[in-house]
Amino acid sequence: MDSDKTLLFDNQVCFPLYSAANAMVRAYRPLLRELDLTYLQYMTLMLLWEQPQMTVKEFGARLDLDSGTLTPLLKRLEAKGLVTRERDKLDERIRVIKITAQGKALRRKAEGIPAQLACNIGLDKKEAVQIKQMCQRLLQSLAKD
Amino acid sequence: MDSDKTLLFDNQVCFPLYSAANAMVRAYRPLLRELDLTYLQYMTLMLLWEQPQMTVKEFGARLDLDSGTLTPLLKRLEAKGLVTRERDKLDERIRVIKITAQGKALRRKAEGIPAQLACNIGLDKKEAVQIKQMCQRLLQSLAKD
DNA sequence: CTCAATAAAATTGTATACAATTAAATTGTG
DNA sequence: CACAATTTAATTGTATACAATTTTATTGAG
Repeated sequence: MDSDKTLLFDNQVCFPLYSAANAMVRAYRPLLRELDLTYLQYMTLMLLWEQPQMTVKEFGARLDLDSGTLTPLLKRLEAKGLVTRERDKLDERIRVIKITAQGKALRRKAEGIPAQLACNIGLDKKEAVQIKQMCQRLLQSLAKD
Repeated sequence: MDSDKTLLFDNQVCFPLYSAANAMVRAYRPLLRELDLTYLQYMTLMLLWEQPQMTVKEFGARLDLDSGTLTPLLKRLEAKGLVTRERDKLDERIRVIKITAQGKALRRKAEGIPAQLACNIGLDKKEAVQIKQMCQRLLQSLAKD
């Protein structure tokens, strides 16, 4: 029928999600500028701050991204001297990414970022937890396919 | 301090948002493939199905995107014959985007998409409304800056 | 009326995303 | 052991995002 409300722009559930994700990356930008990192680069380093080396496949699993995104991303981090990209000696297919001293050092400069962003984001703790859980539920549903 | 939990990957609130938005766009892709549209192109047309002409600035306000994203997007829609890009006769700075008959016709092919996606998305109506509202709240907070 | 200020798009350059394909190494099976 | 199947990354090509700059047109102050 012509009065199909499911095709009205303002009734879309997913667009606010899409738009909020863009806005969130935008909000991080000025904070990350001082570290000369993008949001994705920041998340990637965060993983390496907890676990000093990881394969491309492991990054793919944690970040939910494929090698088409990860390979150039990791090359850029390498170019900045924040990681190395070696091959696994036992299995040459595998690329092992290791954080460098410089990459580790960047963690100190990042310590203020979560608090700074929390101020901008304007959600209280309960709301933050809720939105996180909801997104994780959505991710799980979509991952089934 | 070194045990700063706010820098732990799994404690990030925003990453699930980022990842869910990517997953959502991925989920739309196979459905939109039959219309030969991307998610953003679909949203753009959805606006034009409700209001047959709009300026770049108006698109910017509704989609929260700038001309750097919109100009190439609208050129692609023009290349597909779905919109025209005229200049406003009274103010030559303004680009007026109008939907074509072909663009209008595409709406019929899109009618099944919301229902199909709702099946995949695995959230009930209440959850969908919640996540939508939460993202909108987040957007409002971030828009203040 | 005249420009400086402003406004609207377009352009430039960088960094994601991701489908599809390719390349190279390893595994598994007969 | 030979070699097809599989695994892991890299590559290719297209489409966002967006900061920064440029272009063109309009407005507005004097």
